[in-house]
Amino acid sequence: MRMIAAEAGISVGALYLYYRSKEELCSTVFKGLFREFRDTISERTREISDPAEQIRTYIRTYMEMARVHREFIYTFNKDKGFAFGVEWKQKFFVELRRFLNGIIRRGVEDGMFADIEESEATKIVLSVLRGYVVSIVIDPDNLFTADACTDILLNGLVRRRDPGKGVELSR
Amino acid sequence: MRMIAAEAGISVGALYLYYRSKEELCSTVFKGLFREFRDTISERTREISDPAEQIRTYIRTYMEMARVHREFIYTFNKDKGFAFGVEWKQKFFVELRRFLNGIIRRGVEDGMFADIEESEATKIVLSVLRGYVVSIVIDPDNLFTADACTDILLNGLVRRRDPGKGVELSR
DNA sequence: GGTTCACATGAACAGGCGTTCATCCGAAGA
DNA sequence: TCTTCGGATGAACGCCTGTTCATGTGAACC
Repeated sequence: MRMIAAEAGISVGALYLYYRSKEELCSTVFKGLFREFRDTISERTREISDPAEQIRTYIRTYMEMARVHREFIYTFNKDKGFAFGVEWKQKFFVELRRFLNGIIRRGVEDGMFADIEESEATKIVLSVLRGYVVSIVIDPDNLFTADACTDILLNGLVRRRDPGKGVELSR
Repeated sequence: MRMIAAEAGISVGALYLYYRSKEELCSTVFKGLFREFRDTISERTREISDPAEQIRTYIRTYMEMARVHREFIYTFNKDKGFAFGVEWKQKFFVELRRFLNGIIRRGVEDGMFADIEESEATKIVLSVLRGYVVSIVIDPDNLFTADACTDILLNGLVRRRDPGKGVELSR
């Protein structure tokens, strides 16, 4: 709180005029970023019909956001760790999951995606992204690209023998 | 340190007879678990020749270990967060990455895996697992299975039209 | 029994944290 | 000019850390 006050150019006391507690301050910032992310992702995917490309956009946007706000992520997880605002984080993840799940369901219904367990697939894609966020903090020299990530999640490691492949590789 | 001492049935002072600092204590436990993991994984994959099955075993073992030691993971990340023992964590991850990279390289050389960027693929698989570890802490009700994870990473989300598919789905 | 010594104890210490509140300040109104 | 008062200040408070060290303890040897 002292650092935040200094950075903002006000006193610690003034900080408590605007936010009841550190928890409230953090959750406010977090919710703001979440809304920004959700709006961006839904806007960018709106005009895409191909579920595969929607997933690519989802992954790109998520990773981009994480990179842009890496200082925030770092600060948040530095002293308190993961278990800080689990309540709002979970609400956040539920919404993220629902959105991604919708994309995947459409892909399966279209017959474009294999007959996989939707909810499992959703969790797995989100897990890669969650791992990416951690990597930003503890291993920033070994990040992967959004396109490589999308290609593997869509096409798998195992060679495809289909004539037309599953989906084009990253442009 | 007080809690650990109490749990161990000794005094805080005695703890400092065995470990110079909290950091040393943690790194000792961490290194022990790492060795256990490394030995288990290398033993289990030794008699497997199929790279795809090696990856399945790698993922299974990783997730199993994480689940077994979830209390340790939780405690470690509760107050200090990720950024605690980054030095030894990174050494650990380098070794993990090297091992997995070897498996994937063999798969690519065999022609079983597609012509992907090995190192990217390695980081992505590890990222899913890293995400899994985080999920254990903050979202334990929404974990995915090792087999679903392996199937998606090997075969991808997009439907395969090969006659014999890429690889059998989870047994 | 007396001495030695390695090990064990936990109160005390220093530093950091989130939070509070007596105090101050300066513009607006009388 | 004096009074009023809402916003701003930062020293102080209580709590929790990791770490230390004067003190205690008991087995082993003379």
